[in-house]
Amino acid sequence: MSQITPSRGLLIGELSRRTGVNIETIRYYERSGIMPKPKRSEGGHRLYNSEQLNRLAFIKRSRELGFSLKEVCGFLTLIDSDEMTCGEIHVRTMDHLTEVRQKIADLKKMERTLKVMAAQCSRGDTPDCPIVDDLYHLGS
Amino acid sequence: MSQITPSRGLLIGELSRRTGVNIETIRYYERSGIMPKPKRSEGGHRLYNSEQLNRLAFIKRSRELGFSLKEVCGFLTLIDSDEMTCGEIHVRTMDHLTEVRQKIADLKKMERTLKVMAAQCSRGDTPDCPIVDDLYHLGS
DNA sequence: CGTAAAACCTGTAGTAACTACAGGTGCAAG
DNA sequence: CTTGCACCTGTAGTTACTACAGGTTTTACG
Repeated sequence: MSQITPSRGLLIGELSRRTGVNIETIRYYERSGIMPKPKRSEGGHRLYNSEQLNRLAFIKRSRELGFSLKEVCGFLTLIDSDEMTCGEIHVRTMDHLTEVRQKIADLKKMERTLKVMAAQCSRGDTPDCPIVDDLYHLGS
Repeated sequence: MSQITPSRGLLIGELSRRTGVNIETIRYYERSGIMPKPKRSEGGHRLYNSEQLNRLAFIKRSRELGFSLKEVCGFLTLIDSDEMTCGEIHVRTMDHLTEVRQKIADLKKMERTLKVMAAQCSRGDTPDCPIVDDLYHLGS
């Protein structure tokens, strides 16, 4: 078994296992600046502390809720500063909720259209297909 | 006013206007192979015919319904061949419908979570925020 | 202690589906 | 004849990762 805490800190593999974030993704987050550059071991391996673990977990959860990395960055900047208020976070969350609801509405529209098209279809062996006819012409 | 049909065919700008597909996107579709290379005028301007207009309209409509370019490519290959049957098109449409429904389900789950989080929030001027607390820790 | 395997490192390129230039030509109207 | 718009090519940027290749460090085992 490999050492979980080499001298002081988690290796990237262990961080990955604990957060469920891919190793390559963690390094990408570092490159993109959303995760800080961690300390290194003698040999150059990344060593993470629990604050960084929490930060990565925050990013993961936020991404799962559909926030863009830029939005997550915005949250983190706010959190890191003294400027953060619960009200501000609430506004951003509600804005995002609106976007999510819009996406749901768009997809539902797609779903209805696809359902109608599929229902018109005879599913036969012929090369005539009302789905294709529907799609092939202009004007909605 | 510029000529709509220069000698025989639409210029890319007119094709763009009629289909609602961005000029740059049309050229990208040509590069990626999903649109054929059109004839050219003496001076090298692209000239499209009505078959190409219909093809582009098909791509547009399919993309709006959430099919990937690869899937659209699959449809077009099928349509171009003699192998196309209505049944085959139906299968692909239903597969796509399943994916769309899955996306809707995922987004609805997001929506519920965001709603619950936002509801817990006092929206106050304090730096304590239950949304942030929710997101900052591991374990669902 | 020696070595082999696992885990780590850097750097680059690929993915999807565009979009956005820069820098240059064609073409029609005044 | 020149102004200006529409067109051309080619390249680079976007989002959020993922996937190598080719090399080093660490750890485990005999």
